[in-house]
Amino acid sequence: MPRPSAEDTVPKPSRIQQRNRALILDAALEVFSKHGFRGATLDQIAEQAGLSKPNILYYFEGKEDIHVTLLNRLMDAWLAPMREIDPNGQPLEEILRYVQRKLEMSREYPRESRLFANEILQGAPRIGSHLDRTLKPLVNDTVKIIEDWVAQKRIAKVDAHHLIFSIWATTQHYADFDAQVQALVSESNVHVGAWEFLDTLYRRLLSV
Amino acid sequence: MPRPSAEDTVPKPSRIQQRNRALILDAALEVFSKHGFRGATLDQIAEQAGLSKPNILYYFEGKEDIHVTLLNRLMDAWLAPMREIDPNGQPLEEILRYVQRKLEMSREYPRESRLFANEILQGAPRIGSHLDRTLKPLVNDTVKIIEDWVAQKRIAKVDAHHLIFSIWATTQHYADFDAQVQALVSESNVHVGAWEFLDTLYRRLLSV
DNA sequence: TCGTTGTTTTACCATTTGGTCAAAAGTGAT
DNA sequence: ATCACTTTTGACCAAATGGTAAAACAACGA
Repeated sequence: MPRPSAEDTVPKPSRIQQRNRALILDAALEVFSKHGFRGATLDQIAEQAGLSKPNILYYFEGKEDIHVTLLNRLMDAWLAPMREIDPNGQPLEEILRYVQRKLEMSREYPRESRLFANEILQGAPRIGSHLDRTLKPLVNDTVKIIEDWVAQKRIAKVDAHHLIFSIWATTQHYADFDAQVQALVSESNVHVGAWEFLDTLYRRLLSV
Repeated sequence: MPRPSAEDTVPKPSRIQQRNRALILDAALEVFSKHGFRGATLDQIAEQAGLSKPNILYYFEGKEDIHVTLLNRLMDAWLAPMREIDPNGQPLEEILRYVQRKLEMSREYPRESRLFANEILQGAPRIGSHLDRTLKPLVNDTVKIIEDWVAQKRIAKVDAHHLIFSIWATTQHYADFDAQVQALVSESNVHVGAWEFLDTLYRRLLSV
């Protein structure tokens, strides 16, 4: 009788478990991103998921558990575009592709963007460790790559940290402040104009 | 017996009224900006203001009333820098001064910035009318000014709406996402570096 | 000093909300 | 069909929270 792993073997999640946890997390993403952590209620999540509240609490230890699980699961996907920056690529192209990917994520995953925005706005109380352990090293690596490009004069001189901040700010703005953007712009597809602008912006900033 | 105004004369607020309403609004700014509308409680606001909860409700009709009053009072101050853009000034200087003023406000009034950010993130449910009635006309005017400058070839060709969005995004980012910025940058004064970066960014974007 | 008005507090209330518990209803292998 | 196990539910709870009522208190002019 071989034991698959150590003492506390976590039983593999059943099909039902997988399905319902996914249902709950998707519902929670919807609700948390719309109302923030405090503004969201378990009842809303339960209704959105099509499950009863006690059933939700059968799969998660509590509201906070759901929120933290969500943030953890999304963090990697959220940072993927930055990981794809190739130190050996053409600097300007690499950065512009990063901008483009971030803008696409803003359009395709606005819920995720708002979820993170909400969390950071409140001072990152439930994700602070990730900022240090996951985000900081990745950003430091990227900063080094950019600084090398600057040192090699392959892009114009800029502060790498603030460059990254500006890319985050300008791209996520279209998801996080959508209500404002929609109120001010009548075009049907704002993102097309946004991409043209951002392409120009970073080309002019970085071209040598 | 002259009546100072029409039927329902609103009595002038007493000194106590003025003081306490100011106390409450300042406390509410602190609490709302930190926890968002749903996350803030009347008890927190009362404690911060040094008043009892029923006393708070003597001066305001309810939680929502406080929030709306805050947003209304702050809106004008928040938009002031954009109003100061001078159509007859030097285009690049005018825009850079606007960027600088917005960045300063991000540093000096981060609570106000986060209050608005929270509200917009939630879909602007309590401020939507202001977006239409106050912000939209002002932005339209500014867009016209910028488009004129572009037409006169006094600045490089850019989409005015997206230029404005990018200025908002990049400057407010330092207030709204402060938790993230602080986690990633060790410099004592981030805003100095931010200003150098933004000055460069918009100079390179707009210089003819 | 009295009465009037404006201000503050004490004691409550109703609802919402995160969470619990035990029983009931599946589910699947033998 | 049975048994062990997982999943779901209805009923409930305690705390938090927005808000109220009425009495107590303060301010101030006549």
